[in-house]
Amino acid sequence: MSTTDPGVRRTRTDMRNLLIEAALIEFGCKGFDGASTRAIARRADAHQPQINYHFDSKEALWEAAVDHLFDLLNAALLPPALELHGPERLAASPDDVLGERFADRVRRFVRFAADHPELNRIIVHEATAETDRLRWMVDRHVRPLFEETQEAWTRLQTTGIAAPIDASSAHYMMVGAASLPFVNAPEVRLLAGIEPTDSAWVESHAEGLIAMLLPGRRSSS
Amino acid sequence: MSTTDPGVRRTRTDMRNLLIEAALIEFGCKGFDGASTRAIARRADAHQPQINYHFDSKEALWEAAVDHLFDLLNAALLPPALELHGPERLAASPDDVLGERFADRVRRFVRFAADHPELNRIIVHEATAETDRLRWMVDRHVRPLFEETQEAWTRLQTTGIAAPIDASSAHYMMVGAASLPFVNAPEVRLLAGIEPTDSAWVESHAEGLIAMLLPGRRSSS
DNA sequence: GTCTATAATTAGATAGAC
DNA sequence: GTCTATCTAATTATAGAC
Repeated sequence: MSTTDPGVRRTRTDMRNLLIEAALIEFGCKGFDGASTRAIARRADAHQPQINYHFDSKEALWEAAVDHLFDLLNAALLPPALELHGPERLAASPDDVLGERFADRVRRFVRFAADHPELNRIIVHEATAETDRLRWMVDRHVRPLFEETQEAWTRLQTTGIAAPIDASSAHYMMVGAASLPFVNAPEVRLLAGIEPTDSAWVESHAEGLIAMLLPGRRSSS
Repeated sequence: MSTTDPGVRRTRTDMRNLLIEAALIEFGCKGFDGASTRAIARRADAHQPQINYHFDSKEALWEAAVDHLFDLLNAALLPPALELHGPERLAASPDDVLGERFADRVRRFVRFAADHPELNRIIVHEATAETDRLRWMVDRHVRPLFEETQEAWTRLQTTGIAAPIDASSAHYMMVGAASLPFVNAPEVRLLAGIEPTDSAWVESHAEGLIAMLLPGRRSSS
């Protein structure tokens, strides 16, 4: 039985999950060094020593939180078994299918960045220096995603669908453009007076990014 | 007389500048809370109490460092008095001039992001929560630049030069795409095995971004 | 202006009662 | 599993000799 009601004892798994979710927010906002275990515990309605009971160390908590976040990302990027149905499927060329699959992946990534700004916040915090934590995260989680994107981009360029941009540049343009309005959401609210996490804004941002990345795409609505 | 030779007394201005430069690096890598005044002082070959001698507080040092960084940015974005010379100038339509001026601004911004990754690192660190420091930085430094970009983008859209993307989206796509490879340079080196700050890579990244943002542009080389 | 010494606070981690 | 109390180390800032 899972619950977070006051007075009701939380199970081991509940407590671990609450601490991980709290850790993602604190690590995302303040970075590893800036986040304090006391603040993480407080956010999960727990006491600071419970972190060292449920995890070996602050670093072990960080690893568990990052693992969980990339699990969520990978689940969110998984495409449905079949994207095209009926007549559209018959009319679609293999190139179009490739383009639509990439567009769908961008759309899913933008939505995830809006729902989980901690992902790109944590990456930016860690990627400013070549540390053990960065190497761990890159080898374990980022590299497989990076290589998938690189391969898809190279194929899309041969079809003329993708913009004429080096694959290494394109990956960072895609990730940076997709995520910054959500990473910097409090700045967006102050600067532009809009709410970037509104679903209409998220979808419009995604379609704009797709249009920029894939100028040779045939619209598929 | 300015010097950083050992044994030679540094002037007040020298010491302030050295502390500001050290602060930019530390604040950029670790964020305000994660950066320690001891580490900043050590990086400037100074002792920790010198920070409180030359600045009122850690926060005052942060403000001085951010002021200095945006001064550098604004200087780097200033276009030359005349961009076009000779026959090209006569042949250019007003729309083309507008497009080339924007392209030049993007190029300068990409170069600055490569030379000063601290700028976008500090913004990302501060923009994750609506704090007094964020409000101060947005009102004092970011808003004027944002409004300039918004205005230029809107005009470029009426000419058909700019991609069909909302101005608020476009600003964050531009900044995010331009800066992420430099903000995350250590990740780029691990992932792609390239050096993003090499000037050839910087220029190629800039031209790729300009091509994406301004698909209706007439090349001017 | 710079340095040593230190005050006051907060950090991550541990011990032991319950 | 959770809580209080506490240890050691690191934090920002200040005092005062030089």
